[in-house]
Amino acid sequence: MGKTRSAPTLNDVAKASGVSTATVSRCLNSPERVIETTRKRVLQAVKTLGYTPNFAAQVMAANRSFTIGAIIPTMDNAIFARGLQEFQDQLRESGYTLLVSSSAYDPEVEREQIRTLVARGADGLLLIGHARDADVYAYLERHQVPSLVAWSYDPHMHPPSVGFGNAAAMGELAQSVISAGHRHIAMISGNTQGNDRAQARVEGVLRAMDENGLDANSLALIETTYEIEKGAEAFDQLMSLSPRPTVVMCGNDVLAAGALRQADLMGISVPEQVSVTGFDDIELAEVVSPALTTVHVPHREMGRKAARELIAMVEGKSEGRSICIDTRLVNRGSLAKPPRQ
Amino acid sequence: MGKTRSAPTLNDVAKASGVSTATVSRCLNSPERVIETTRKRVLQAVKTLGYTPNFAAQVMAANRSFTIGAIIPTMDNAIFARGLQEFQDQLRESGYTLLVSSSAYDPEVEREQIRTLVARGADGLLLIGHARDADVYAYLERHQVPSLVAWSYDPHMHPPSVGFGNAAAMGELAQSVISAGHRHIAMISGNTQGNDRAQARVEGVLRAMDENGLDANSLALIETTYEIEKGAEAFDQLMSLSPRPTVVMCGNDVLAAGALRQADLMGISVPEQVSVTGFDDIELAEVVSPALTTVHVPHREMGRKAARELIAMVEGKSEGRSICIDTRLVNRGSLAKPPRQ
DNA sequence: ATGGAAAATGCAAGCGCTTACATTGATGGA
DNA sequence: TCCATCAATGTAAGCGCTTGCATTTTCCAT
Repeated sequence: MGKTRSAPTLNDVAKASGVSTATVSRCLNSPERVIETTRKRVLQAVKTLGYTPNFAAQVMAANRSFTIGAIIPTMDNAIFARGLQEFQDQLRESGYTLLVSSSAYDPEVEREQIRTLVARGADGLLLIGHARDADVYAYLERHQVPSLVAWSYDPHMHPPSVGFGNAAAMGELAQSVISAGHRHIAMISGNTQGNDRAQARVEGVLRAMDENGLDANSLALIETTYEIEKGAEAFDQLMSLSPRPTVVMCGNDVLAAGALRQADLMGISVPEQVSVTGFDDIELAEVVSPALTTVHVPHREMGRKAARELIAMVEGKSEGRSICIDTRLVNRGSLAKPPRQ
Repeated sequence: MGKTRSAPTLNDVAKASGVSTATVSRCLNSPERVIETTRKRVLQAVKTLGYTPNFAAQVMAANRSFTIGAIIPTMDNAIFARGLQEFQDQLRESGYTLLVSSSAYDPEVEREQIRTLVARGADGLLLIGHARDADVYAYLERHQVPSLVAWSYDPHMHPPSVGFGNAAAMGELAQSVISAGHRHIAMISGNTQGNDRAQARVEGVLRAMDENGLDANSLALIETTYEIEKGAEAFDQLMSLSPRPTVVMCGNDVLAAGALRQADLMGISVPEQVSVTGFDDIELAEVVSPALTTVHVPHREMGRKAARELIAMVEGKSEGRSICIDTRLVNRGSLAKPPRQ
């Protein structure tokens, strides 16, 4: 009897240990409510049967999943990897599981994935950046799923965000570039469409130029996707401009790595002839040569704080505070004075 | 009435459109079984109510989740990113969702995550490499969850695998190294404990040495974790050996990048004084200088084929075939003849 | 018109769990 | 000795969906 080949259920455990399903459930979820002798017997049965609770059933019954969803634009490069890893570790410590999907920078895919994660009973959601349609937020509202934005910081926006001021950070770097004497500035940006981080970084550069009396319209700007290859292509184009830029500021380290590769290929020496800067300070930045002058983003710290805040929100202990993470410039040598005329 | 603030259910939709829940369910899952007029009405209600099916309930009722789980050792670097991205894309095309977790190379964590994914009703599982305790496989067996191994290939093992021959690929590279004239060979390997890929790569080098009449015991071998920093440290140690190795073969591109960085730091020129090789051919390999001579692994192809095979298994269309993916050497310049004495 | 097959829809039984409430049995103070 | 109290456990009602089977409707050949 009971020789079916399928996974054991709560009921099986209950029978095997001669108690009710309620008691088994309590053994697993609030052991202190069950007397020791019973508990031992039950846990023994759990072990011998190799019982694992059916998650879907738990979610349905308890209306709680201890699952947090995260939707990142891409897993294809390391930009989000480190922060997300820390986010996950922190969640695990608090008994939550992380579900990740990547949207390939496509708002439609992202919308779909948000629905999926909500349908899966995610207790909370981590999103990247604020830029998305209002109906997405309305949907989250209706389903009462707390959400948090990361990699971006804007205390006036909803949802709350744990991140850094992209514009300010890039502005600081731009200031440093200008102070070094550069006047012909180029920028390779990630696509700004639907990407507030990319937008803000461009803005940071423009503002710094403005503040230093440079014509912001003179910025040679190329937008492209965050791929090494694309960075290389863009750099190639920029080099045929006249006057040729003396510095190429990149929207992130990936693009910068592409730019460096292309420079090498073209026999342009960095930083002697052209300076190049990055953003993010992922591992790549240290490994290319010359190593990148870039903006260091404390990804782990961000991941950790985001996790804590989101858990607090999920558990009703916080209404959602925004947290600003400090970035800092890292000088590694890919930025120098422009060459003499 | 019905003014509760929570998400709409099938029942709500049924009432709103004046049909039974069965009909609504059918509208969503097998529309052809419902007459057009009804269907339109129902779908309209779905839209206005903003209904999303409750996933947990679906899984419970249908005992099917259209979810595939993948557990990778790490998200922290790009080794698995590309293949996994393709895996996911392929799954999506077939209507499946991917759930990813990373185990941090810890078998206990991995075991836990396998349980989690199974409990979540994953229809199938993608694992990396074959090396894990038998009870894990027994558990999967009992729960009848089809699983597939990737990044590794061994047609004689269960579960079936879609990957490449790590030993053979590394052996080929080693052959190339030896043919170039190197006699003092060093290797920086990933930790081989519980990592059959790392083991196989070491084995590939040893075998090639043996086949070429070199003493396999003379291989200077350091094991460490797959981090740039660790690669640098290991390289540093190897350089103080005597006789100094003329080539450092690395277990993957990440380690090789670290080695190159350290070489640069120590003023050792690559490949003039010491050659360095990688494995994987991730983007990093093209960006460092000199660009890495490495083994190209067609990650996307592997991801795609793995997805197809696993889906076939899940849908009962395949018993599980193993598929071998071809790798190839990529010569980029970090490997040259050893320097003259 | 009319019977009957086929198409469309409804009914209701679960899926495996949690939990409010009910029941049982000790325990101890009056 | 008796009953209020409390700890331990059991009972059973859902959670929101799918689906086998029953019922109703449609439609056509007669």
